[in-house]
Amino acid sequence: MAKYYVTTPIYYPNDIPHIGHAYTTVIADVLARWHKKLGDDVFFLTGLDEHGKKIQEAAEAKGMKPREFVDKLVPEFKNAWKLLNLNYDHFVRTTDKDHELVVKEVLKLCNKKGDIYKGFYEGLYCTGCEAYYTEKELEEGNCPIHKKPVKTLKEESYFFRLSKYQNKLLEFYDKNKEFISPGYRKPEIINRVKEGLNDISISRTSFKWGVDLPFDKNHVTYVWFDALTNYISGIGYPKAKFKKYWPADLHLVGKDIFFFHAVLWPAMLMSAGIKNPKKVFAHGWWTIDGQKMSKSLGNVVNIPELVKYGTDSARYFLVREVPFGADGDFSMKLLVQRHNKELLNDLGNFVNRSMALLNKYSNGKIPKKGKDELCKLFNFNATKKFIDILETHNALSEIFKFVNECNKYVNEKQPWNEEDEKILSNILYNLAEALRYLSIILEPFIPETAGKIAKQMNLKDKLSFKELKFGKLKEGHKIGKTEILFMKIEEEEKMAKKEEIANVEMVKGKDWIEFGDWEKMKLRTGTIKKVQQHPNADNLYVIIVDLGYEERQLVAGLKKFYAIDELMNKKVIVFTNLKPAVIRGIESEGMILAAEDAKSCTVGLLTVDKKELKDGAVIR
RNA sequence: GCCUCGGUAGUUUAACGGUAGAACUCGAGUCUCAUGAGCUCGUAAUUGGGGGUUCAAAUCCCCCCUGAGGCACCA
Repeated sequence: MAKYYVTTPIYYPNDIPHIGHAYTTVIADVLARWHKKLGDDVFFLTGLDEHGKKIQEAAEAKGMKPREFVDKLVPEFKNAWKLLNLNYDHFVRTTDKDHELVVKEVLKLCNKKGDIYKGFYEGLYCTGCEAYYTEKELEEGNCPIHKKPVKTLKEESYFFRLSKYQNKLLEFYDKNKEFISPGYRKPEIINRVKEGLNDISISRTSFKWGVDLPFDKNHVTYVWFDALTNYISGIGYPKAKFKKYWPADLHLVGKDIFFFHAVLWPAMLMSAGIKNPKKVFAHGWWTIDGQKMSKSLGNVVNIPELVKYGTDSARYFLVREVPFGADGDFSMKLLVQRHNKELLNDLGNFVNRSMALLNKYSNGKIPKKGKDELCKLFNFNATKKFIDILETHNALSEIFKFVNECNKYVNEKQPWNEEDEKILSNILYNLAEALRYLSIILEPFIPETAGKIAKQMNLKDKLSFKELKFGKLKEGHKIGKTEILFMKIEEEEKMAKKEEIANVEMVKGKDWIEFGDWEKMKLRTGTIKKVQQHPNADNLYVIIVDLGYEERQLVAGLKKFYAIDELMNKKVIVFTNLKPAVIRGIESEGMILAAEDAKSCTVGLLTVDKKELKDGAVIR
């Protein structure tokens, strides 16, 4: 029996679990379930990275001990993973005693090899924060929090001789072509290694919440030696379980931590004399409605939000929407679209109509075994291949091609018009088998739905891929009760309709306003004199408009629709007595009028047709 | 500045140097077993721009425009 060991990164619990965490973990779950169905001996590891200064401080701020503090955070993640129906085999915590022992062991091994030495960590330090900053993080050379100058500080620290492994790593990549994936990320990593590697600081004395260095109690292990080690401690290094599952078949990681997994981790293992994992795969990021996900924008999609329309809809969306590896954009609208079209219309409806046909024309019993006309259209090998090369989105697409074939089959065979008993029962048998197939092949992706189909068919829930053979259903087998799999989500249509109704009502005159209301608005013409990119917003311009009697500074969201050149010297209409507002840090005194068609995403500026009209002319 | 990877219908995407193919959206038709579902057909891309190599370029080379990521002690 083959084994399959897959991991996710361990997440930092200072944050609530969100779509980014969910994505990696769902994919890992899909792969784990898939390999279980193949008959592999699977181990799926996820967990939390619970050490570090930030945790220590957050705990202190709440008057708690760090351990107490992280204990409270663990359920946040475990509950989230429950909501997503994730079947991990072990949840590793870096504060686990056995993990800490393994970290020490690895450190000892590397030290014995002569790969660890004491040196000085030098950085830009803010005494107020008691923390180091990189130059990028500084604001005009000052600490971003205290706004005071930072100073260069030297701290004693232990280092790992990463530099020593440059050539060994390059050799390793060369011999293991599959290690860095997707392949297009290879040059990036290899070039970086070729440029030369610096030794990496692995300890700190500035905080205590971590694993003590076994050879110097004044230091605690800093981040990576602690975190990366989870992949072996989580399977009980160096005991039997470790021997069984190591090396890992796949480490799934976000592209942000790829370097540490593709470079530092193999070097650490080489130093410690442990085998390297087979593959590290970097996936992309999710943007939310086209924007970067960030706390400050408040657009972080948490797990309850994600599973709002059902666990399987969320899982389906995450796996299906984006070519695995690339960045993807999340929006509820897209999720709803996939839910309604693919899950409900295509899959849900097929299951429902097949059940109805079986009940109506065969009395809810499996008819006599027939000839395979439908299940042979499912290309298992193609699906398997996609999973093997981690194109999970294509694997799902392959399965849904089969769902389409199923619907086509019903349409073409028209069992409701079929008068020949033999042909009819053959059609029904084929439909029943298709349902059985679906309940098996969908399970890794949408386990809840697969289970529901199995239940309706009165079948065992967890059938392996070995059962993907036509003719396994026995004649006379009674099917179960029909159950609706997915409910229609109306949201987008409703919203569109509401808007339409609002527009119509306006035309009909239900919302007349008084002339006086109109007069309150002071609109004037003006000429755009200067356009600049807003320093803190991607889609905004800061615009200076000449109104004849004065110049105004305005912030306008025109970046997507107009280039700076296009705007220059344009005569526009300005809403001059709109209450000034600060938009992302820049004051905006008024508004430039534009017409918007939200549907086609087109925006056009209102302008006047006579060039000789002076700036500041009143609109009435 | 240097290094990677992208730019293909309205959208998301596919194509060893050999007819640019799908899905969604949109439009038309059609069935009635089914959840206003299904099925069929159709509209739509001079492949970011410009050069070059070739019998043949989305694909190879050069330049430009444009987006994303990296350039290590930053998690």
